[in-house]
Parts: sequence; structure tokens; C-alpha cells
Amino acid sequence: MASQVNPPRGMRDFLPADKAKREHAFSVIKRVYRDHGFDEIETPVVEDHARLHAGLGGDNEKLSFSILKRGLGAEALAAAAEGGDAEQLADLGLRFDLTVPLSRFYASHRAELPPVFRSIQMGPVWRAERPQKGRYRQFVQVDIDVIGEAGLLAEVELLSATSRVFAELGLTGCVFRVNDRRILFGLLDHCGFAPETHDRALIIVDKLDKIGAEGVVGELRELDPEAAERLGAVLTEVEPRLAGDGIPLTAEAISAILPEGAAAEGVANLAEIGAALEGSLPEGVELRFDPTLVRGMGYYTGTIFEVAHPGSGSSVGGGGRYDGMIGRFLGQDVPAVGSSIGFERIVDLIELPASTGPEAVALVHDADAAPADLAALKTALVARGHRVRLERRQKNMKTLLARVAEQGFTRFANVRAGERDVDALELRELSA
RNA sequence: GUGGCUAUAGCUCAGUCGGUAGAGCACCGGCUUGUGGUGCCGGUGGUCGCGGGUUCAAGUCCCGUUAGCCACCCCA
Repeated sequence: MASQVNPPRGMRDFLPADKAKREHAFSVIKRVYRDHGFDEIETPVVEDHARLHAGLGGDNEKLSFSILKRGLGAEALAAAAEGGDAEQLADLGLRFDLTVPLSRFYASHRAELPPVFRSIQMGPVWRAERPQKGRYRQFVQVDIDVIGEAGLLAEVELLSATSRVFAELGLTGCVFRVNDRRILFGLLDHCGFAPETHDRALIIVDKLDKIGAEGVVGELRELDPEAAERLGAVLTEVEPRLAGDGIPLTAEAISAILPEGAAAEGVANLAEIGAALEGSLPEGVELRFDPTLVRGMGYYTGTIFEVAHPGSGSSVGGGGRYDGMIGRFLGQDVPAVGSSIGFERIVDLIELPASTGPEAVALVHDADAAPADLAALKTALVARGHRVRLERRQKNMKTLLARVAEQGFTRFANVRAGERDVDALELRELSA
């Protein structure tokens, strides 16, 4: 095995069939988002090391790849080694998400952008994680964001566009689990958790689907036994509902499951979003309230959501409102909501639809056919709208024809040496 | 970062109790077929992931290492 020629760990090469499927998904996503009024932008794949480590990326910061400064000499290396500070060797890093770069982009170009800016970003990001199924060290993210809209219209636009993407890709059965950070914090307050325990409490609540209500309460007791019991009463009621059909995103259903008077602001927000989206969601997409949805990123301030699909063990998308983040770069708070699609994970779920374009033709020619004749025949067929592939005749026709059929060719013609008339070619059916 | 499984020909895989490696497919050649999707015969191709160790002898047993897969953590 020539392992030396494999791509770097956790990164992949894509063969033509893989690439075709990825491009299909890519084009569907881009078209739907553009149709919904979002504009595509692009930023560099590297950012300042300091900006990537400004505390906005959560755990992802620790997983970022750093780029060595150019022209480092022996003295600089020695100084860094002596100081024990590898950081001073790197001034740039590969981006680990698209949200930090977008915030920088917006702060930089605000004057040239509309008051409410709707962006599309599609590109690779890097994380130095241990690779496994559905998890890579280089992967593509597709983000849309609405910047400058404080009202929930932003959430509504985001969710309706994103749900349409899943529908157009043929991914039925998607469930959007929605929550609001204010509901989470309101609930913790209401149960009596001290503010300084909130972050730790949320991490525990996030495990509900893995360790169950009892497990969560057990861990929460270490923070505050009494508050843990109060929250446990809520979770015990919530848990079976989540396992069943879920909780609809309506004012009645949300209020019914939460303690009276807890997190009114967040409840109203979600209820309005649910009402606004009713009737405009595509078929096969469900909207559900999930009070245990947390999401890891610390920068979320309001609505948060995650997309689940029965064919994938992990989420295929997610996002939320992060009103404080751009202010970190701009010095002035700008409201923002973002949605990210797990491109690699949905590519694994979709099928490439059969081509509906003009027939693709393989010209199987004798070895002694003149290049000039072949070029002329090929050009003539291309001009007629065909996709054309030249294949030199080989001993095993069966293998050759099976291969071109697999590559999407639907017809083939035998070309003998001296053949120059494209109309004389017999285009025969190629069954896959 | 933690743990488990795996690694043999270009591909998919056999290889028993340790005795220096095999099949199918692909590829090449000859014949067959003859306007071509057939069949037969033969051939090329492997530092058994890499490095150590045990042994008279290691693909096989042991240790390390690298990579892949899987679970955890976290995430998309």
C-alpha cells in the first residue's frame, strides 16, 4: 500500500462520481438561497491568528490549524522554544467556521452593504479533529446569515430558505428543533440556579437525549440540589414528548410545557416564528419546540435551532441569533442570525438525479483512426449539444462499455479508421 | 484528547496449528468472433502498511508506529 500518496489525515480526494454529486448539491443550495434573496460572498480561507482566538469560536478555537510565520530563522524558533510560546510563531490560521470571517467581513465593508445584509457563504473550513464518520478535518460549510435585522423576520427568512433547500434536495423527514437561549436561561433562573452556574448547567441539559432526565438531574444536583429537582420536574414532562411526536411551535404548546411565567420573552418569540412560518414550510419539514436544545457556541443570544434527518446520526444543520458578535469587531452591536448546513453530511444522504440533458455519446474508435477525423467527429457532435467522450477500442468491449455507462454515457458509436461522416455513425443505446 | 476494530496484487478478498503467497475482476499477449457488448489459452503484477522483537523459520505470535473505520468528547 502506498500510504505516502494518500491525502492528509481527515481530508479527502473526490473522484468524478463524488464530485458530480457534490456539485449537484452545491448548485441546488446556491440556487435556492439566491432565489430567497441572499447574495454570495467570499472571504480568504485564512484569518489573523488573534482574531480566530478571540474567544468566539468556542472549542473550535483549540482545533484550529495555525500557519507558521514566513521567513522564521533559527533565532526566532529558539526564542519561541525558550519562551515556551508556540503562538509567537504563527500570525495566521485556517478558518474553523464561516461566522467569524463573516463578522470581520461585515465590519470591514459595512458602508458598502445594505442596512439588512443577507449573505451566502460556501466554502471549506478546517478543524484538527480526530476524523470519523461524517467528521473530517477539511469540510465544506454552507452558511446564510441575515445581518442588521433585529426582528424575528430574520429568523423567518432564514428558516424558510433553509427548509426549502432540504426539500429541493429531496430530503424529506427533516425536523427543525427550535429553542431560544432566553428560554434556557429563564428556565434556569426560574428553577433557582445561580447565574454563574448557568453555563455548566446548560452543558448538562444538552445531554438529555443521551443520559435521560434522571441522569441530567443527577449531574445537576452537584450544582444546586433544590434547583435540580425543580428543573427535573420540567424535564421529566418534556422527555416523553420529545421522544414522541414532539412539541409544536405554538404559544399554547410551548406555554403548557414550561412553568408558568418563565421566560415570557423567549416564548413569545418562538410562538411568533412558528405562526409566521405556518403555511410556508415545504412538505416533509417539521418545526418543533425543544427546550433542551442548547448548541455549543457561547455566542448565541436568542433563537437557536438544529436540523435532524432520520438518515443521519448527527445534525445536518443548525444556527441561531448572535447579536453580540459583530460588535466585537465593529465596536457597535449589530443584530445577526445565521444558519449553517452540514454539506458533507447531506451529500451522504442524497442521490444524484439521472441526467436529463442531451444524450452523452462515447465514440469507440479503432486504434488507427486519424486524430484529425476523430476531432472533427467529436466537434460535430458537441456542436449538436452532445457530451462526447473518445474511447480507444480495447479487447474487452464489455468492460469498456460498462465503464462509460457508469460515467453517465447513454449511447455509443463504433468509429472505424477513415470514418469522417458524423451522420453515418450508428448511435447505439447503452444500457447501464 | 480517550478507548475498540482493521491493514495481503490496481480493486474485492482468501491464506488452517508459524514452514518464504492465492482467487475473482481489471490490465497485457495469442487465438476465437467479424462491424464488433462472445469465448478459450497464456502472461505482467505483492518489502503481506511501516519499524522492532520472539523463533531454526513470521502474512500468521508480541511490542511500537502510521493510516482507516467505529464509539466517547465535541461538532457540521
